[in-house]
This record gives sequence, structure tokens and C-alpha cells, in this order.
Amino acid sequence: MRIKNGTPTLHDVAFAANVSTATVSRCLNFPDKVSPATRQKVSVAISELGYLPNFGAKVMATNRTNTIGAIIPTMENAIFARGLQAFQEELLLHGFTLLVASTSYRPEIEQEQIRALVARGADALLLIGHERDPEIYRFLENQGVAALTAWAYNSQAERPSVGFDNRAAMREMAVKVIEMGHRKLALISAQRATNDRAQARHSGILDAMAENGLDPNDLYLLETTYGIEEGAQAFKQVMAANTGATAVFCGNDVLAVGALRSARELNLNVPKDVSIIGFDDIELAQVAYPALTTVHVPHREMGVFAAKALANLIKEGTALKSIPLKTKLVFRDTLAAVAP
Amino acid sequence: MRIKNGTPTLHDVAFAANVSTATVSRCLNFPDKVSPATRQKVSVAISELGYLPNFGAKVMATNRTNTIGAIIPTMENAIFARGLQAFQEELLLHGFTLLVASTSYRPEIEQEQIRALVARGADALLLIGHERDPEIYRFLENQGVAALTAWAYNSQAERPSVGFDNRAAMREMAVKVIEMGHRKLALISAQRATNDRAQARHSGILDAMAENGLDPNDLYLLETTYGIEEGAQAFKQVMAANTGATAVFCGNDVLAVGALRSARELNLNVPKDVSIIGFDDIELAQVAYPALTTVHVPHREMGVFAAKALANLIKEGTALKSIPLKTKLVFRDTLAAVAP
DNA sequence: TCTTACAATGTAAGCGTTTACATTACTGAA
DNA sequence: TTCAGTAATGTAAACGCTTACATTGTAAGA
Repeated sequence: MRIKNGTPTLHDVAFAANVSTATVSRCLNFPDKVSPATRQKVSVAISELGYLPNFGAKVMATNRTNTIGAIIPTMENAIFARGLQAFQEELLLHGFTLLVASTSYRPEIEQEQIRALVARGADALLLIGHERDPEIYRFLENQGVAALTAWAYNSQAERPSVGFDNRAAMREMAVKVIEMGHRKLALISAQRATNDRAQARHSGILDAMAENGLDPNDLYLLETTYGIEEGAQAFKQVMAANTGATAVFCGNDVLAVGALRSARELNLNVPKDVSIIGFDDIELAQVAYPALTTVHVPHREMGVFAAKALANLIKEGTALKSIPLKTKLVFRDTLAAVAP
Repeated sequence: MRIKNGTPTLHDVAFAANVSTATVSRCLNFPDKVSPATRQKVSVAISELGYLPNFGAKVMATNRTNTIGAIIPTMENAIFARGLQAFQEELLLHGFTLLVASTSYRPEIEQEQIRALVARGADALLLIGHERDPEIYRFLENQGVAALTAWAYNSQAERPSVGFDNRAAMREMAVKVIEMGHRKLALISAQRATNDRAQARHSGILDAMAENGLDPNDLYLLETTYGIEEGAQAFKQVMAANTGATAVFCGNDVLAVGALRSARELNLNVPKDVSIIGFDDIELAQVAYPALTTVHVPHREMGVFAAKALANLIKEGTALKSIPLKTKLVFRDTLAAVAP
């Protein structure tokens, strides 16, 4: 049997090294199951032929792609970009490759993408947030594809997740804000209907208000989409609404930075006239002027943990379990006590 | 023949629909080659069985994964995150999935990743920058995997790329700066040895200086790695060097924002005492205070074009060709004429 | 009515691995 | 020596799809 024409196959290597295909395969996958002499012969043949195992054949035979899919809203959001980067780096350490899809925060697209990545042979999936059609979970189960949720942790959720408690984190921040004398609050939130993190953050503020005997109506709520410009617009609306809010929470740093810009345009002094609070602690928060008070979220850590959990699941069969991560309030220059 | 046990296969569908496997396959891949009646029968069988084509078998039979790999320095850099996001979105429109790997700007890791993605069956690759070991290009050719370069365009480069002329863009900016009276310049650059974009930007400044009869020694050059902190450090060094530089170019906006922070700490007024110029025009540039003068790069556009080119190559065989994109100077608040 | 052409479908041969099982080659103990 | 036990290797059967080629069915033209 000669080398036919195109790329060399296992057979070609076996022929060249004068061994069987099984031995070559073993050399590649279980080197210590083969005698050193044979190993040597085979590796010479491999490099001489420039052999590279055929991916499809391997997948077909093992039913594994060593690929893990991640489905996130968008990489343009630094929090996901950072987490995904860490996720990918850790995956690499375990011999996995990352398949990426994005949803633009649209649930129906997410469904589609989940199916697409499963069809592409993803061995497991990383998803963002808990909330989704139960049917899709059934689908994943049927296909035998595990999914881990990130960027959200909820002790009540029955599905494994690695993340933090959005509600508790925001509550903690709100308690501080209220302690500083703020009584009229505002929240510029992301769309809560399709985003359980946004929902939780809102609830967190309400929790803190209730604890301190504030009327929930003293929180002026406004929803908008993601973006600096959107935050800027929303802030102007908040101010125009004239609710007397002295502290404006923002669902994330990007919105907060937009709000900050509007405040400057409105000639409002931050934090003297109004306090602005972000969430996430991305680079933007430090760079903004004044530097943003915000909630620090361990994005990289989340990615690393998620990758480890998924890799261990696939390689060792270690069951997924939820991992709660800690957030931290970071006080910079946009929050001050309310003037007496 | 019954459904064996686990997941249903083409055979099972064929059996259930009472047709041959070939017909089922055609229903899936060339629906119009099949009569409507059969199509109906088959699709009923498919949904009843919950059939999903086996990825490995498909790959093996077609020798295509419909997967395209991208190898970038890091997603944490907003310019790549944004471009990659656009790339992925466009890929999806063409039925491809994105495989992501990152290099942390390390050439040896890039090599590894190129091989890894090819081994993982990527139909084509997106790479950043031209400079790399010729051997790896030979490898790609042998494997029949096309590669397109992005984030760099160089009319002399023999390989196809979609991007912009870093050198010309920086030259254009430097010409403006010099016109404003700046005679002593500084550049906080990324590592040029492993980054042809950084190299080109440096050359661009030198070009402008030569055109205007400035001595190349009047450019104080400092190399550092990527990061706000790094930019801040570097700026302090530049000032400490006491070269009399009145305009400090930065290899990218992130470094520039760091420089800006240091300027504030040093009680230097930007742009009165010193001008700072960035590159990329990411969100940070608008948010920084004062807002950064920089070179706008069409990152999303680049991703979209790259995806289109690669998709057309794989589906239609359209040869890759280089696409030059335009940059734009954006003047904000960190550049001013030198005081007379 | 009989061709002819073409549309619809079926048959079966790959595609290149992995791996259970069979075989052969060694080693050390009796 | 011989034999048992183990280490090294070989044989060949999957894995589930696509597709070239063969066959059958159908409509139009003579």
C-alpha cells in the first residue's frame, strides 16, 4: 500500500514505520503502552510524512471534539471579553478549544446558538445567566451536553453556576449609599425582562431600601439598552423627571460612564450634586473622571473556574457544582454623603 | 432494523420515513432535489425522533467543519474584541462558527495555536499582522488551510490582508502634530520586535519627521507592554528623561489613557503643557478626560470584511484579496498647538 | 404506443480513526 | 527447559455520514 496522493493517513504512517495502525494510534494517544523503539520509529515516520491526525475521523471514533462552546451576549462588553479570555486560556491548559457564539442579548438567538454549537460537536457549553426556556435544557440533556451558567449565582437555582450574587452585591452597595444619607434614589437598568442579572440588581436595591424603611417608590427606575450613549440619554431623563434623586445607580459601568458625561454636560457636580454608582469595575471605571464608585466583579476568576469545572467534568466526570464568587465594593470618587 | 439504543442516526430516520439514507441526506442538504411528499415524510420522522446529524460523521464525509478559526493576541483588548464580535456575527450569516484562540502577543504561542486550530479542523484562519515564521505559512499551505491577515494592511505584503495602513495613518497624524509646532516628540510604543503594527506606527512618525526636516533623534522612543498601568509608568519615564518633548504619541489608546492619568498626577495640564495622542479610538478615548485625540480604526468593518472574504473563499472558492480600509484622525481635547 | 430525457430514489463504497479482542514475544520462576 | 503471566503488537469491526453510480418512475414528443 502506497501513499495515495493527498495528505498522509494513519495507514501511511503505519506502513512507513512498518507497524500496524493500532500501534500508531497508541503511540499518539497512550505513548507508554508502546515500546520505546517502536515509539521512535513511529515518530520518525510521522514527522517525515508530516502527518496530522484527521479531525473528523477522530471525532467519529471517539465521539468527542475536545471543544467547549461559550454563548455570550457580546464580546464588545468588556466584562464578557475579559471572562471569555480567561476561560479560553484555562481551557487551553486542559487541551480544549473554544467555540464562540453571541446572542446580542436576544433569547431566541441564544436558543439557536445553543443548538448550533451542539450540532458543531461542542462537548459542553458555557451560558450566561439562568433564565431560559426549560425546553432548551431538556434538549441539552437529551444530547448529553452539559451546560454551566456563569455571571450569575443564585442559591435557589437548581442548575450549576459559577458567579456571584447580583442581588446581594447590589444590596450591599445600596445599604452603603443609604447610610450616606441618600433617600431618593434612581436606577438606570438594563432590560430586566431578558436579563436576570439586571433583575437581581434591581431587587438588591429594593432589599436595602426595605431594610431601611424607605418606600420602594422612592426608587425611580428607568430601563435602557447597553451603551455609553444610552446611559447618557437615560441620565438626562432621570434628571428631567425631577424626582429629587441624589444617587443614581447604574446597571453597569458603561451606563454609568454615560451618565457621568451627561452630568458634566448638565453642569452637575459629581458627587456633590449627585452621586453615580456603577457595577462591574471594568477599566472604564478607573479611567472615568471622576473615577467611578462601583462593584468589583471577578470576571477573570469566573472564566477560570468555569473552564476548570467543565474540563474536569469532561475528562474525569466530576459533576458540576455551583461556585459562588465574591464581589467587592470599590469606593472611588463618584459617591459622597448627601449634604446635610 | 430498529433504533438501537442511544441517539438516532440517519438510518433510523430513513427507516422511520421508509426511504433510503441517501434520500434523508439529500433532504437535509439539497431539499430541492427531493419531492415535496418525501421531504414531508422525512421531516416528520426527523422531528419525531429528535434527530440531529452527527458532527464527526459529517466532517469525515465532507472534509469540512464549517468552522473558522481566529487567533488574536487577546480579547481583553477592546480593538480585537470588537472586531472579533463583528467577525463572528458575519460568519454566522454565512453558516460558519467561530473558533477562538489567543496568543498573549507571543509568537511561539501563536504557532502552537495555528497548529491547534488546524488540527481542530478549522476550514480557514484569521490572523493578526503579517509578521510570522515562513515555515508556518508553508504548513498552512500543505494543510490546504487558507489564512487571512487582519489589523494590518501593507501594499508590499504578498499575503492577503484586510486592514489599514498603520504607517500611513500614524504619519498623517504626526504631520498634523508637527504642523502645530511640535518639534520634540516622544512615542510610547508597544513591543516592535513582535508586533509589526507597532513597528509601522513608529515608522509613520519618522516619515512625517523626515518630510518636515526634523532629526529622527528628536523622537524619544520608549517601549512597553499593553496596559493602562504600563502607559502611566512609561509616561513618567518619558517626562523624567527630560527630552523637552511637547507631544507624546502612544501606540494605542490604552497606553494613552495611562499617560493621561500620569500627567494628571504630575500636575501637567493636557494639552497645554503636553499633548497626548492615542491610536484606535476605542470607547475609552471618548470617556477619558480630557477626551483623547486619536486615530480612528474601523474595527467592526474589518471583522465583517474578513468574514465575508473567508466565507466566500470556502463556499465559492473566491480567491482572497487584500482590502485596504480607511482610518480617520479624530481630534478631541488632548492635542493643542505648542505655545509660541 | 413507444422512445427519450429527466426527475426521484436507492445501493453501497468510502472517509480515517479507535479499540475490543486475538496473537505473538518476552520474562522469570519452577 | 517449560510454563504462566504479562507486555507489545496486530486484526478488523465499528463510528454515521455523503455521494457516485445504478435503478426506477414519469412526462413529453414522435
